[in-house]
Amino acid sequence: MSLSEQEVQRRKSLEQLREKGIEPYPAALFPVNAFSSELQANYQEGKKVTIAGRLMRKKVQGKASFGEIQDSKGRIQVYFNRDEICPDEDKSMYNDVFKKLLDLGDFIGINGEIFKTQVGEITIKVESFEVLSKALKPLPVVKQDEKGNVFDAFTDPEQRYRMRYVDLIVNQEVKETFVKRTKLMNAMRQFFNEREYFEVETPILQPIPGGAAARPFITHHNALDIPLYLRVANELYLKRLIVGGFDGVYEFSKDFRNEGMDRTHNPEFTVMEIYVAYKDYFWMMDFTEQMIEQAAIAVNGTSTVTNGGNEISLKAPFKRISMLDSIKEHTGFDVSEMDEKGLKEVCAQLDIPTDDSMGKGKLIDEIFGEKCEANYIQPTFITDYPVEMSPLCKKHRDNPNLTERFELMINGKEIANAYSELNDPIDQRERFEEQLKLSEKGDDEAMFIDQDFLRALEFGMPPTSGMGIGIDRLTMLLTGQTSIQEVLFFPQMKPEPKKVVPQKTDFEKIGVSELWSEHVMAVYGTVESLTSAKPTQVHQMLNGYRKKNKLTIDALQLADVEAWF
RNA sequence: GAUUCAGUAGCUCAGCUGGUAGAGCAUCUCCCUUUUAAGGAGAGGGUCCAGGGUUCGAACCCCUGCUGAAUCACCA
Repeated sequence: MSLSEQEVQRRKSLEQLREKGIEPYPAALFPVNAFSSELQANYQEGKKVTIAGRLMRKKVQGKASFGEIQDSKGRIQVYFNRDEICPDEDKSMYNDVFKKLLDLGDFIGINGEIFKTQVGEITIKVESFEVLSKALKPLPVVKQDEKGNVFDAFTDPEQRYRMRYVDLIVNQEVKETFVKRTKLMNAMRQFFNEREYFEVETPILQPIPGGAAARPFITHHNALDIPLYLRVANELYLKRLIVGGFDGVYEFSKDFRNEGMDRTHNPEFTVMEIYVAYKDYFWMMDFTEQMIEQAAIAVNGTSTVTNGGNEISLKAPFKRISMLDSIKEHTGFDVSEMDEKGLKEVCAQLDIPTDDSMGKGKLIDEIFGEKCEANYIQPTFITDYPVEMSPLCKKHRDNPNLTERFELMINGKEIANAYSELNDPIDQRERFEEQLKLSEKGDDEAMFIDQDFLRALEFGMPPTSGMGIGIDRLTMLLTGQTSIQEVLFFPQMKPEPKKVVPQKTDFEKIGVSELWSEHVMAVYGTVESLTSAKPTQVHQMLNGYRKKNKLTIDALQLADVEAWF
């Protein structure tokens, strides 16, 4: 492992702290009693405070210095005065520990007193400080001027996602996004709990990956010697609970799909699903729009959001239109009475590619996806999907070719999906069998049959409406982000390639002594670059290095060096 | 999976027709007791993503690979 200049420097500082009897990683608690932004908001001159955080700015001006402490709430300036910190003869706490051995990023604890500087900035006058944890790697230094212009921002997405901890330290607005994500989930929980719906947990490892049409991740359980799948949805388990007698159940569910990754897809993602007995999808639309409006206000203080240049109003009620009407509106075609052949002709006219595995439902869905979906910027419920697309959804009360389903489109994207749930066990069995035929036809996303779920339905499930909502996408909407990676702490990435770093021992293998190997590596890097040079040159080079760095090992003889070649 | 773009110091980035690397911040040394994106003076710091090729000579041109981003395909 080779360290950068700054890392070497910090390790030296670490050692020097220990030599001074200062433990850089102390065990004892530090009695914090104040936070940066709260002190700013509530100025009390002369107040004694104890705070802790990272040192993020250090500006030494001789016998007095300014710094900035970043804690969980924000930042506050701190003032170090040599004679305040070191009232006695011994000035080393200021001259050495603060000025030389503390680096940006180190955690320190401070006892001090609040005052305002001549410029009027609220500042803590340090009376004493202690090292709480030493940082061995330098953070990117991001600066900001009065107008909020940011300089040298840490922006490389790869580094930001791989080292989210650094991103969070250095880019304040990143933290804000995640705070909003949690506020959103809390607001939803509150909305459900007020109505006495019950938060539950259901299996993530499932023997049959049901409830959605998607490619699952597969794993194996050794003790049972069976395959298990990471859930693609939790729908069938929540409905079993409705069978079991709960009136309303919900779960924030991490689901997993073994499919492509892009700006809006991560292999693991979060969905909230809720099922409420004795309701239908009309009720669910009212429920959903109220929930979204309230959540938006809880997160942003307003029901208006701006995303991708669009201003969107999340104030209930939302517009409603049936899928077939939407197609008619955006393409001019009335596909309501068409068969598979007619639909394929429409697709051909609209320039939508089709293939043999597509049934009626899929064709209609393609037309909608291609020609209609993107038009719905303001929240809109698209209702009454074709029965083939919705094997878990109750048939429409007025038209058996359709289902009582809605999707909520916002900003041209699907945000939520809901049904009057299918509770007729015989119909459900037939729908599963239809899916099986589709999968035999080549649709590799058709659903598996879950016999136990059918058995549950045969015991009777009350009329129920269920709704699922993508938490990642809703967070994106409410925070103005356009990439899912910005709303996931740790988005999936390819593993970092292991760097093949040359080792000291590589040099020792060709005969370099243990005393010399690290220095030879420092000069030449790799064995190859060493052996491609001339022995006489190498001999001079290394002895020159010895002299320059005042190494206390014996100089090399030319014969020693020649032996390496 | 396809295409395009990118990878240079701890961070953000320059680097001309190919002549073996530069700035700002950060770091180190010295000076400075209320500063504020950056006080003054000096110094150090790089396998230019990796591996091949072309060339007298490659950060730069060509090929392959790795990683990321964007667009597309896929994603009920």
